[in-house]
Amino acid sequence: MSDAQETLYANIIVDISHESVDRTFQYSVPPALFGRVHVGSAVLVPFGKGNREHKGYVLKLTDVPEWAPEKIKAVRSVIENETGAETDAIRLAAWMRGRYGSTMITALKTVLPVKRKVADKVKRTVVRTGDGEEAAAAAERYEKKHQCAKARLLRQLAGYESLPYELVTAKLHITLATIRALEKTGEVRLLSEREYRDAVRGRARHAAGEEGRCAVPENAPRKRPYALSEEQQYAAECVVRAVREESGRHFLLHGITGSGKTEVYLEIVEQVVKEGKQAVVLIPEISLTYQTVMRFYGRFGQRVSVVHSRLSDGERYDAYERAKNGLADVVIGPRSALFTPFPRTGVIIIDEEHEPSYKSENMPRYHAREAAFELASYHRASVVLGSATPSLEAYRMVQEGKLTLLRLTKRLTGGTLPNVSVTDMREELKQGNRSMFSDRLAQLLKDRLEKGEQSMLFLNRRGIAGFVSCRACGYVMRCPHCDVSLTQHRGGRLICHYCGYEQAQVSCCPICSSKYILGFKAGTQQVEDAVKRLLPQARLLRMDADTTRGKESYDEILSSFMNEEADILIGTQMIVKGHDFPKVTLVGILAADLSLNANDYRAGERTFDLLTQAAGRAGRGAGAGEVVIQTYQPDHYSIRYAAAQDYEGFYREEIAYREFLRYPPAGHMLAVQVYAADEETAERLAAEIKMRTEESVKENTVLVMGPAPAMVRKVKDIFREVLYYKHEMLEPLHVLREQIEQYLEEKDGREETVLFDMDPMNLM
DNA sequence: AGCACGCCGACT
DNA sequence: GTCGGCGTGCTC
Repeated sequence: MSDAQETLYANIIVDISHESVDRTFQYSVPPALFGRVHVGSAVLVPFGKGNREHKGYVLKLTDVPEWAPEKIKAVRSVIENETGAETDAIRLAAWMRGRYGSTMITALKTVLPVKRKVADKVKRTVVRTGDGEEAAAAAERYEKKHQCAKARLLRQLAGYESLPYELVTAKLHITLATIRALEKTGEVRLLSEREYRDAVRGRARHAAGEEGRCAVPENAPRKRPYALSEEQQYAAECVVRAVREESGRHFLLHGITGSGKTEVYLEIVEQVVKEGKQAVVLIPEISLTYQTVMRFYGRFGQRVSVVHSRLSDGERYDAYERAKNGLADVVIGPRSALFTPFPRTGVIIIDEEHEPSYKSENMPRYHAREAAFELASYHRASVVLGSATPSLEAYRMVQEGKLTLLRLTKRLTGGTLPNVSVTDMREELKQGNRSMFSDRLAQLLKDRLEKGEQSMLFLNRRGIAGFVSCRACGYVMRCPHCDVSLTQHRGGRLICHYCGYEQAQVSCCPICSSKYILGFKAGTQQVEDAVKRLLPQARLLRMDADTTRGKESYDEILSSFMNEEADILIGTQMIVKGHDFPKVTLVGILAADLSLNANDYRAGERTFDLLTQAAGRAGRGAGAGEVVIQTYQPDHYSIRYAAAQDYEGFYREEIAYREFLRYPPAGHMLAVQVYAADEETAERLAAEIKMRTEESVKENTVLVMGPAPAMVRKVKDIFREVLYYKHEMLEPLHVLREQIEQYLEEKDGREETVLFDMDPMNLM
């Protein structure tokens, strides 16, 4: 225990919804409350001149007074067992702070959206009681008495029946007190009415192209379009039962592409809502298309709230308020939709849970999946993860018994799974085929064109950052310590951006001695040119970051392909996700192994996902599909298992690799990223951090890697240095992070920035 | 958001 | 002189 004199202070945010008090105030914690006040606790504090009692939340505990100690007031009491939306948010923020490392205030800001000024929750208007003449007369009376504020307001109201509150306070400089005074004399009234913007209806109208006509009926139909299959029905029932019993059981819905996962979600949500609870549905940003939204909107009408990143602050706030006040029971949106303040969340559904976009790029770098489990525990809610290619994290939880596995094994349309073949491009080279297409793929493309069927060519361009590979045998230069590929730099040095290992560029392949060992380059433009040479009469569409400037051109290209205005669609990752093209019977995957060489421990997993999703595009309609995977590494397990459409086989190999090298989810990894304006400063601080943590690292047998420069060493003139800590458990890493945080606070040089990333999705 | 303080014209 | 309304700034 500490000395008697030592005082404990709490930095508290006072729960008043106004910008100017959107910061922390410091209070002292009376000894009687020691041990009961924690970060995240709700407390009662005296605030302002009259020491009025306000609710506040503890953001930080410290023994350093940041204010004249005699002016610091004491915390009155702790509010225990609080419930409600705010408390959930504070709890979640406190959890995030601890888990991912950030300040409490940034965590709070992610969890509690826009408490901004004019983005009002209520639309308030000042209304005159009498007619215009009466108002003018009253204005004159006040002018004589030199009560200019009242006169000013009434003068305006002579011309208008009502004025928006914001206009009155901001432009006319009238305070609330003045309006209240005029309310007493009965000359004006202050009306407040709730006015909710509706993102979907707004968009629907926009899409319809004419105002007034709305694509969404007032009372949307609530009928299921068709009966669920046995598998679907069973999956939905399991979840609904868990939600009803508040068992807190969680699920993984593993369904092959086209097996109708969305129908299962809709069914679950409908049942959960029927029982008076609410549902959160998370989807990756890219699949938040108009169609997805309309499916939910068609089923739940006004009761569904849609959020997306293009929402204005006002719309976002309205969605938040609608949920809080029980006007909506379903929310659908990207990871931030998780923070919708439902009173009784029953289920949280995460579609395509393996998508890396569920990990936040900003501080705190939380993962929506992990945050969902945390949030669900506050409500005894269930989490449902859905994917055709589950993340290693999810599948491992199944193995550990933390998730119940539900399978969807049949395609809804009755279409059979495509026939997948792998062609070895090394062989093609040996046979003298130096073109981009294997003989088989060229043959099939020609065949489809003749039959009038559509094809897709998918160029895997993930992770093409300067790795070095042998064109003859497929060997890729790797770091001997980290098992990630080396990156070629100017001057021919090969560098590992993970541990800093360096070696000279080789002139011939260390395995087969071929001279053809060099950096790899490819683009969709080259593919398009090659197809033109091969099939001059084919109508082509190309889709990549270059050809799709706006959102419209993206939709344009897709719908034009859908309408069979082209025979072959060429594109990168973006053509793989979600869209159904029933007429496509051939999918060609070029350079399937490219993404294997990304400098990343998740490269194998991403490659498997991409290939599986791409293969899933073939044969969605009645016709049987054909998939050709072209690769230099046909023996790599990611490619073998993707071709065999064997997720479990892939999982077994991949988890063994992660176990061996202690990568997540087999263990935990903390990335410490140091940013500074010059390289030397960044390097020095990174080295200092490593030194400061040495003792604790030894004590807990934590593995340290680095520091090394980030893969992209400099961004916008800011140099990046990175350090990794690995351990089986979270705790030692938390301890380390706290040590680093403390050191940074003491040092308080503000030239550098240090960010933390717990279990990063990729290496920096 | 609420409250006090300082300012300024009006009125016993 | 003081009273009362008004605008501004602060709240640990």
